[in-house]
Amino acid sequence: MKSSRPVTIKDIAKRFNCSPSTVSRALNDHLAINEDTRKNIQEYALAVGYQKNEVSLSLLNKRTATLAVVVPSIGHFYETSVIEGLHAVLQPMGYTLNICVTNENYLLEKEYLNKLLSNRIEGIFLSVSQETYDSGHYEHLEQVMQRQTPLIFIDREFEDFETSRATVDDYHGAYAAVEHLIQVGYKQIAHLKGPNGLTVSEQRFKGYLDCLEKYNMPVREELIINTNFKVESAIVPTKRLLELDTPPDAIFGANDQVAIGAMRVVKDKGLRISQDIGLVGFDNSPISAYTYPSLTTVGRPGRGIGMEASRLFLNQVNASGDFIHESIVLPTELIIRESSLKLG
Amino acid sequence: MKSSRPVTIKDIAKRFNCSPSTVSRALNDHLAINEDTRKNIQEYALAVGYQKNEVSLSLLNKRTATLAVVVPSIGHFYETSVIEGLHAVLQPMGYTLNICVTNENYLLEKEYLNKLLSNRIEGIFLSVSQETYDSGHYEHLEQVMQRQTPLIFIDREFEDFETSRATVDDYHGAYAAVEHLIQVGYKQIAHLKGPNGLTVSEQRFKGYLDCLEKYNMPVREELIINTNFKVESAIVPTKRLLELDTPPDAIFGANDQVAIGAMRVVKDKGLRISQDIGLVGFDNSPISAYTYPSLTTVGRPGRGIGMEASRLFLNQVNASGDFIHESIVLPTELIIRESSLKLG
DNA sequence: ATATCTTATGCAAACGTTTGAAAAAATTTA
DNA sequence: TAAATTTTTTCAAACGTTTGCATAAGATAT
Repeated sequence: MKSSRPVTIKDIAKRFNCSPSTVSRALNDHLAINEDTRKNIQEYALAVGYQKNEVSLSLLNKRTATLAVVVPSIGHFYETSVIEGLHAVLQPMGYTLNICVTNENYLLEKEYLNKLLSNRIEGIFLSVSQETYDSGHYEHLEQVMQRQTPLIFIDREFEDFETSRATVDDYHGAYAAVEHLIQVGYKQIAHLKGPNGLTVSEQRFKGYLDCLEKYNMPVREELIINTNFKVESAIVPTKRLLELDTPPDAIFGANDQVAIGAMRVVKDKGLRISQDIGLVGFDNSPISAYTYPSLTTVGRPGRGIGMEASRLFLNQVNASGDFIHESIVLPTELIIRESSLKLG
Repeated sequence: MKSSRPVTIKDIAKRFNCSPSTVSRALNDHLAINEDTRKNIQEYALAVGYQKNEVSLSLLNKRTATLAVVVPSIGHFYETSVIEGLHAVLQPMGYTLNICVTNENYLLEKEYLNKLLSNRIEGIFLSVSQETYDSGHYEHLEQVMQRQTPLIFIDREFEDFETSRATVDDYHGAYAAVEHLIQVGYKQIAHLKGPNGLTVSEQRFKGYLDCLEKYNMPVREELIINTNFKVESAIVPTKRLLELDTPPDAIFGANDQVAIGAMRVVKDKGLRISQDIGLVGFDNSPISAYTYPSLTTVGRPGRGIGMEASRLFLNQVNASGDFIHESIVLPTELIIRESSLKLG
């Protein structure tokens, strides 16, 4: 397909026997341009479908007005909410959001950051991929810092990396969830943990541990099993839990997905959710309100994180020299539903 | 924050008292450059963190190597799969994918397309937003065509718009779902329809209608209710269905979300899924396999659509003049699970 | 020493747009 | 009619990079 070159300002200039500057000014309603000239040029431009070449402008102005959101996946409610929050603040300000999905892959994350810098993106919102955690590498992040491009962590962070971040108080969310289970009367609380190493997994795990300790309840190693946050990954672990000599009477899932997976296994086993086994998830995903029974869960404000992250970015951009990185931690909210009401 | 200008080829040239051309060639391993010069320049470039300015290259080469995926939302399994499919094919070819979320908003869609064209994007994969359907506007699409930028419909299309598309055979998917319910023995099949006007909604609806007709079953208007594809939107409609004098004995949901919403209402009513009410969804979302009972559903190959769409794009780009638009329709797959087994 | 051939580097133009300053054209004033 | 003023247009440089062509320097052969 012979892709006909888009019409440029030069083309229009030639058509009107005038200089490109005149056309440029005419199109931008510059006051030094003759009214007739302006009108003619604007009409012609419209007719031939002229469209400003933003690439050349980016080069000229050294501004791309583009930001990047780099996340491991986009399939889930939380990530989607965060992006929505970013969008809500930044789109009206003229920024374009470039969404990149790393698929939990370190090399892809690295490659993306590189490309983004090459494309002179003006800021990066990053949720670190699983593999990046595992590998422990962060030169690609250093590079972003070195280039003075604002880097803001959302959700998944490198704890000891010096930059701004907007995260959720996973620790207290988990603590509240477990405390709730304890207060309702559950005694043997299992935890379907998220992938090792991820800050979110570990924080929730810590909340679980600390709460048990606080209430003088023993921590039983065999009640703690890893998942990868996906439904399927909860199936075998839950089965194993239920086959223990002293099985748990409650399960705290690292997110709603695994909680829902666990729910299924519990029911298959002929046990009743809440009466026999209490269940709590994490995320307050839309579906959690409509499972049967509905799922007690910990809500986290994805949209709020997105908006706070935007604010952090804007702060950094507008700062005058004396900028210091900021950490925002938003609270979670325990949402009590049917799955944890022992006397339902 | 005083964002220190990124180092350019000119800076390096100054440092070495040579011309920018030499630096450029050195960095690109041009054979006409002295080995020592090359090495020195490359080392220095690495040390100071030089990074090619892709913006200037885009301008020079009139190639951005960037494509856009414009979708109404990214929260759901299907859209995510499509993007993954696109990514799988196009990323290795050096293309960058720019994901834009229109939020079902016509103006945003229009604004995005405009901006994308201005940014000299090289192709657009579009799933039309709800509002765009409602408004019936498509000048923004004409504009894309006029600019000879490949436009490929994925999922949600304008049926009479002349361009390539990769879609799923929703019609036969729905037909198969309803046929299955009939064959199992359900007699009064309700349909929780998707939003009016959307091709996917209407095609699934048509499959439902045609199948009923084929099997000489009456179409009862009151058994057909609209939803917006979200879980919540199924609640009231399902309640209404169950309160009818002659309630349905099966429900075909326009997607898994509404089917799961319906499942909840049915259980609340004290009815048993499958024995009392058969249930089928659409999408084969990950959770559908783990509801209780598991959900019979129609799988659609999101990843496949993404890959086919990529192929269509590449065809168009590589075509030599005589290119004609292509329509790909991929088949769906009925996945029978517990929710529709009357004798479970 | 001169011509010939390599080898290495520089020049200049190009991509599309904007913008300060200069120049030209049109208008007003004296 | 010339000078002064205002209005309108053009020039040239800039953004960062690449590349064909010209040129310079060095080496080899005559």
